[in-house]
Amino acid sequence: MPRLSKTRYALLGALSVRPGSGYDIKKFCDNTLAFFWAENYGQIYPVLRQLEEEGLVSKETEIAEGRPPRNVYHITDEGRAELNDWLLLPLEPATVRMELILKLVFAADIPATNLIEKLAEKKAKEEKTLEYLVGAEGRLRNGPQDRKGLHLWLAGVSAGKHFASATIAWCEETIAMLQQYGPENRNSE
Amino acid sequence: MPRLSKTRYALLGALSVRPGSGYDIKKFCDNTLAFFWAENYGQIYPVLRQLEEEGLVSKETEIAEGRPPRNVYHITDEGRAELNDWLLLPLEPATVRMELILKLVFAADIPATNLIEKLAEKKAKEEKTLEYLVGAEGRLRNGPQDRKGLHLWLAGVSAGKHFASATIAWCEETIAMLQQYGPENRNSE
DNA sequence: ATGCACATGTAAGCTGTTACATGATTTC
DNA sequence: GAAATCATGTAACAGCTTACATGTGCAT
Repeated sequence: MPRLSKTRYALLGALSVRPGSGYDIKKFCDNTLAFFWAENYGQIYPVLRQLEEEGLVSKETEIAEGRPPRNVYHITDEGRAELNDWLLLPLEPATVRMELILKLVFAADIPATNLIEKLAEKKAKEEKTLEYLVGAEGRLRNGPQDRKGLHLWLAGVSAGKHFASATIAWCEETIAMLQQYGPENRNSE
Repeated sequence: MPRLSKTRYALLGALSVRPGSGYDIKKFCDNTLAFFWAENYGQIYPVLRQLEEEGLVSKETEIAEGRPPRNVYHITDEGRAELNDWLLLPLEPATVRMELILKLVFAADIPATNLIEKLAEKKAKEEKTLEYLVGAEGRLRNGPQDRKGLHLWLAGVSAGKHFASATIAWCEETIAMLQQYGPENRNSE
């Protein structure tokens, strides 16, 4: 038995926040869920159709002049029920695959400078993430205080901040460690 | 163009540490790489054959009485070169999918007690991971000091410790926050 | 007797990515 | 005139997971 597709629930969740089109959902993923969830069109459109067939969402086609027709989806009561059922299900074991660490542990023959470069890049990326998260936190705190599940969104943002900070700290620590070994290729000793 | 299969490199990396069978590699993943990499037999055996066809690894079949034959693989010079090339390649953007956070942000209608339970489970799991990592660190520090890339393995373990600690801290913070809302279902306010 | 460790492998099926196809409108 | 945004979708392919198939020896 294959694992449960989580795309279904991500879409249902997005539509539970507000109705929208596949395009809207993609934007929602890229803007709001970005640091903890990703979806792409190749998954969104087929799964949306599937959800509609199952009666978990309903479709309304909006036609406006001079722009492509929009298929706006709304979550149904059955969809909400399905989403809530899933929320209570235990977390499935996720496949861990951290490419940077895998590379690092096998990198005994690689010059330290190359590794430092990779770590610095990673650090820079995480600093951008952290910046974005601080911004998101501010927007949430200054936004409408009756937003549904506001404190849960804040908790999500906080998770991101914790992870980003941990990653940054580790990158710094590891860069410092590698620099101690000197500029030569001394990883194998 | 599809993403590069990383299984190839994980196997090549494992065999660069020491030669072994598919079974050995699986154990290596489960024991040593566990917290940052996973592989399963369904990938290992076919990819191993493929690597052999490409001349990146060589196979020796060991036959011993009373036990199944073992196919022991050794990395070749070409294999090492391929591995080292990959190590220098930039990190591919990874798909982020944190199920717990996805569930959390959509959980406004779920009683806080259920969320706290999930967070407590996650925390317990991460505490086990942390314990394991501390053990692994001790074994590395007390093991042979000429082990190839020892400090890189220690850096990997350190990454795990950072992440696990960050996760534990976040779980505690979030549990406390949810408890402040009281035992009732008050997530939507 | 039961289960675990050893040991290799395949097949089905789902999941997910990329690239392609199409085309209008708005912004620079 | 070019590029970005809006908007929907498909097809091909790769990658990965699960379940299954098979069998011995050892420990409890």
